[in-house]
Amino acid sequence: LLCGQTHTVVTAREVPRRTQAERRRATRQALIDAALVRMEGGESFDNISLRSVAKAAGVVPTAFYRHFATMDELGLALVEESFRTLRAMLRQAREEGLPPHQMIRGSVETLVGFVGNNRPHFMFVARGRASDNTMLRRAIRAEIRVFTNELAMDLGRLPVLADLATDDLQMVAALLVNAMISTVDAILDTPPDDTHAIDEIRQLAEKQLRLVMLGVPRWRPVRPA
Amino acid sequence: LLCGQTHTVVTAREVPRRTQAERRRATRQALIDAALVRMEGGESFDNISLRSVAKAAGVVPTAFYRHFATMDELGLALVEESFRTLRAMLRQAREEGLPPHQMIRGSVETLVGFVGNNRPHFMFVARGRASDNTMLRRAIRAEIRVFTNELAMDLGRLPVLADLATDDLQMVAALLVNAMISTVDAILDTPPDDTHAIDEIRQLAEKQLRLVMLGVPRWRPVRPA
DNA sequence: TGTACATCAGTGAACGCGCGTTCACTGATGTAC
DNA sequence: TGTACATCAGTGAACGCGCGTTCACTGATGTAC
Repeated sequence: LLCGQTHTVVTAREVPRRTQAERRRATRQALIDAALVRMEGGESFDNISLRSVAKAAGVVPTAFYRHFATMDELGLALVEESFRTLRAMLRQAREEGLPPHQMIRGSVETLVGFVGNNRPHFMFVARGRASDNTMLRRAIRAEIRVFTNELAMDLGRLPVLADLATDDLQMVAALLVNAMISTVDAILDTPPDDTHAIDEIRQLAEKQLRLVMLGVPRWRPVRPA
Repeated sequence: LLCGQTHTVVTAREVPRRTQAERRRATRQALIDAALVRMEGGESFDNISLRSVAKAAGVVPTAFYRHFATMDELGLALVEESFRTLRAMLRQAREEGLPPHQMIRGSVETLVGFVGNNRPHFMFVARGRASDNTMLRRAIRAEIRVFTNELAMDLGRLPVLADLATDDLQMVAALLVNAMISTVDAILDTPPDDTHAIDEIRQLAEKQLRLVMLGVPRWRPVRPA
């Protein structure tokens, strides 16, 4: 706060030094980001090595262990970050509050937009879903289940679905999530600039969601609650 | 055919020697089977090595090259064999020719049965679908598309779906295939002897298929043909 | 404020391992005469 | 049928490579006085 001093020490301090905690956080994030960049190219988490992640993050392989005990732990960090994005997507779709006849179009639009803007996150989840790393696969599927439950709760607020039993809501949500997942797969397999192909994927998704919703008013549970 | 001879040479011939072609075919199949066994444990094709496959097949690593130029070629052989099983499944469901109200239950039953009896094939396809080996992933997705088209043709023969346009039939088939895929994923993630869990999966699948079919009679294409 | 010590994020050399691929080979099966 | 040569499925040694993990280390940041 006392300005105008000439000590070089003070001048150096004007460019604030990073604290250890800041450096630590920055490196950790660099490792996470490095892994995500590798996802973007279409690789799966299984096939990226600790050494390659460290290299891309600009640290020596052994530095990795200061942040994660194993690659599995890094994987969990990626799961957390990716599903933060997916939850944001759900929130945006919810907050748009479109009327029913525009809701499907709007939701698909939101989905396509999020995939385009967060390719690495979606790539990680799409590939990791069928990973042969049991821990990672379980973690991702558990998060998808949570995501499906949140969607089921949102659906329950819609008039057309208001009188469905809880597990029927979950069943419908799961069906919609399946359609979304295959839509995401299709988008990720398409070059982002092929707007024509993306548009066809969008239309197919809209049709599928519409068809499912058409069945809902006629749905009667096998065992009435 | 002249029996009773004492020459050791003839005795040896009584146990018929394998021709080169027979040995060749046997080794090739041993390599394919070895890879499939590795699938059964839940590993993905990406993560099995040429050396481990050769070892499990009982040949030296270099012998592999007498049959496949790369692991990719072995992968294509697995795709072919796996989808032969899937096509057999579709054929069985078709030939059962159940009346509409039992058809869904019967199809799900057939699916669950096939997955139980052909775990390695389904494991290979389920994991390979999201493989980061582009060639393998493309091959599997192309086969799934063919499978979907076949299903669409079968659906077109059902009265309730008879007047749908071709691409609407494909859309419905894709929706059903999505539900089947997620059903297969769930089964493969469940120990085969957990009959209670399998039963819940079966029931969920039936509900989802029923809901989709409920929507069909109300379906009107956006642009009438 | 200055000094002396502690902490700890990141370094760099080294290890043993399984990998894909090469190469010259062996010996049983196949074929021409 | 018997012989002499060709074919070719499978062998075994060797290679260079990237991997995960260990270890003792360096030097900047943090802290107690």
